[in-house]
Amino acid sequence: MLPVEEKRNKNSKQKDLILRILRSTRRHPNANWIYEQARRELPNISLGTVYRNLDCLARMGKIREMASGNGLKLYDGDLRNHDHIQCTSCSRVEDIPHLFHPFSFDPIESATGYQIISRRLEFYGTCPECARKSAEV
Amino acid sequence: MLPVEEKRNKNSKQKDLILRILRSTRRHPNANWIYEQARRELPNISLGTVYRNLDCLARMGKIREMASGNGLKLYDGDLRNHDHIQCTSCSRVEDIPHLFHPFSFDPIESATGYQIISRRLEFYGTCPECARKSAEV
DNA sequence: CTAACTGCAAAGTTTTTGCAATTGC
DNA sequence: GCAATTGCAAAAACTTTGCAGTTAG
Repeated sequence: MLPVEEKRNKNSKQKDLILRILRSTRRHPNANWIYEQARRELPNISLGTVYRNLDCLARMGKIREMASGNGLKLYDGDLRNHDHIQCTSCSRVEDIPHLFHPFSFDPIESATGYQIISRRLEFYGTCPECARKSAEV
Repeated sequence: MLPVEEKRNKNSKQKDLILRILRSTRRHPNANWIYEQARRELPNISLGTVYRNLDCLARMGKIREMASGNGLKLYDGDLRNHDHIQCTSCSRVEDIPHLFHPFSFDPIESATGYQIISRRLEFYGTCPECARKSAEV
């Protein structure tokens, strides 16, 4: 959590696989989903290894940890700046196109004293599917 | 999580206290911090009650649940639209002034089909304190 | 009165960690 | 060879829930 102690990272087929899984989906899955996918290719992989590699990949900057609304960690393999929309009903998270001008961090750095690395813009609302379902009732 | 089943809410000194605690801080605390504050006034309050009331207050729309980067739920007693900045080193979350023009949701609703209720803009970076600490080393 | 709420404790869920064996460099 | 990684299982961390008693309306 604090000053990232440096450690050389080794490759492993588990780590490769986890990164590959994350990069091949547009979902923003949690550790357990990744674990289930990974077991299809490496049936003996353990959940502990998935967590350790997700943590390692996030510290290496190869993936991004994000937070769902419900207290689980989610992971995102797409490092490009992009924005999210989350359904307040079914909790799904989707990428959205980058419709806004890029922000300049400067005014926020001046106002807060933080050195800003990145930003995230999230929208919340009802997805079409949930809207349809609740209209049926 | 889904169709909020309606239930009349009763007042209780525990619920009042929890709301009061959340509204009197600019922090975005987790359940345990709230529990500790609450015990100073109601020493017998239980953590389960804190969770139940946080859930209830969030469903009532009086507070907002948010997500920290590290898989904990955080709670925010300030319902006005405002943006956050989170330190990537010590994980603290702070409010930031509203420096940007309000977004129109329209283009996003058209692009996604979602009916958007709210948005959140978050910045990530190093807080002044952590920057100072890591400079010392 | 009675449905909602409480404290407590047990259970559930998600994440982390210790350990001995294995692997990458 | 040695440090990083692995699978396994136990532990820790966080949240929810069942229950019997209490309280608000």
